[in-house]
Amino acid sequence: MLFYLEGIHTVGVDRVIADAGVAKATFYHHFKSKEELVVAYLATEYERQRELFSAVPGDGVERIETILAKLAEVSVGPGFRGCPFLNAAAEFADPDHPVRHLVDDYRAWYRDLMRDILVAAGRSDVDQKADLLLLVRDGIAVAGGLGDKAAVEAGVRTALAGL
Amino acid sequence: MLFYLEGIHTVGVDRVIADAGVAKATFYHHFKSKEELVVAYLATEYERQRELFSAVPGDGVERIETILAKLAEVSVGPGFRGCPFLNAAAEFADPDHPVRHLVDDYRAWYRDLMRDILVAAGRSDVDQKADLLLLVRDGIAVAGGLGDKAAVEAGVRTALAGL
DNA sequence: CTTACAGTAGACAGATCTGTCTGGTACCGT
DNA sequence: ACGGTACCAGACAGATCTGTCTACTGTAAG
Repeated sequence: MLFYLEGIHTVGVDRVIADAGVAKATFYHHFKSKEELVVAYLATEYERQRELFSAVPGDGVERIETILAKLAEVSVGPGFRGCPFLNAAAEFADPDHPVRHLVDDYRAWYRDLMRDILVAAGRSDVDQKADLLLLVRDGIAVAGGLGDKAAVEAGVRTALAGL
Repeated sequence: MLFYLEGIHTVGVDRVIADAGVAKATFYHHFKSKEELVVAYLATEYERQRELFSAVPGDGVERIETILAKLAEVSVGPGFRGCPFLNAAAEFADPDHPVRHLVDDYRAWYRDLMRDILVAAGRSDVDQKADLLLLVRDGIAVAGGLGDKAAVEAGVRTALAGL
């Protein structure tokens, strides 16, 4: 998606419709504004990640390890340009903007997923550990997006050690 | 600065000069383009932070603790909207853009500062620990910018535990 | 067959953005 | 007194952006 690769404000509607091979009127028939498309883009990404994560096998800490490994792999891979949600948040300053609400939802979902896994595994201090896993996730996404492989690996090590 | 509070692409030159109480011609007399102002803004922020950090007292790990505490305090404080460098990187997709080079420089400087402190304190695994401290810094900035106080505190705890 | 709908290309309006230019004013060193 | 420099307000050019509109085409259901 162009928004992810180049940034939301830098990509205009004309670019979007040209890329999609669609007429302008058709676009505005499906979305009442560019903002609605942006929200749909993030909502889709949210859903995609939910499915991706639910497909990760394993139990307890082992499952978290697998998730972290996958996260790190993607983050240092080609085409990665940071977390779409964090990038979007940087472009939308108003915390009450729909885009920001989606970002908040996404991060809360990730944190709660981590917490649920820890609870099911009978771990202690699940809240603090979930907060840590969220923060490390953010850090890995940032470092990966900036091409900092060493920091990504440090993040994985730290997260695992923190459990 | 407007760029920090509202985002770089969303703030036009007209807003900047109105805010600065300056005529347009005067602005373009000092900066040959908006991009040059953006670079100057980040360069100034870089310098400001260098001075801020050099003023932090203490030695060794104690100094890092103080830095982290300050970082966490600022990150959950009012007016904080994330790290200006990470926000800028999210808005400039091209890794070879001058803005991105400044972001890389800033993060490398922070990492090396952490490493130098660890070396002076005679610690082991200084590289890995410096990478960790950088990643946690990124995470704290992101979490703070999104109003996630719990994650900020988890970051501080983790960084200290990792030393 | 006809009606309704979804699609096409692209012109257009109106706003906004970057950057230039005009014309005039104030200060400052020589 | 004078030339240079920096400043001002604001018009302007040209590009680009979002969103609307016109006019036409294909298709599927009743």
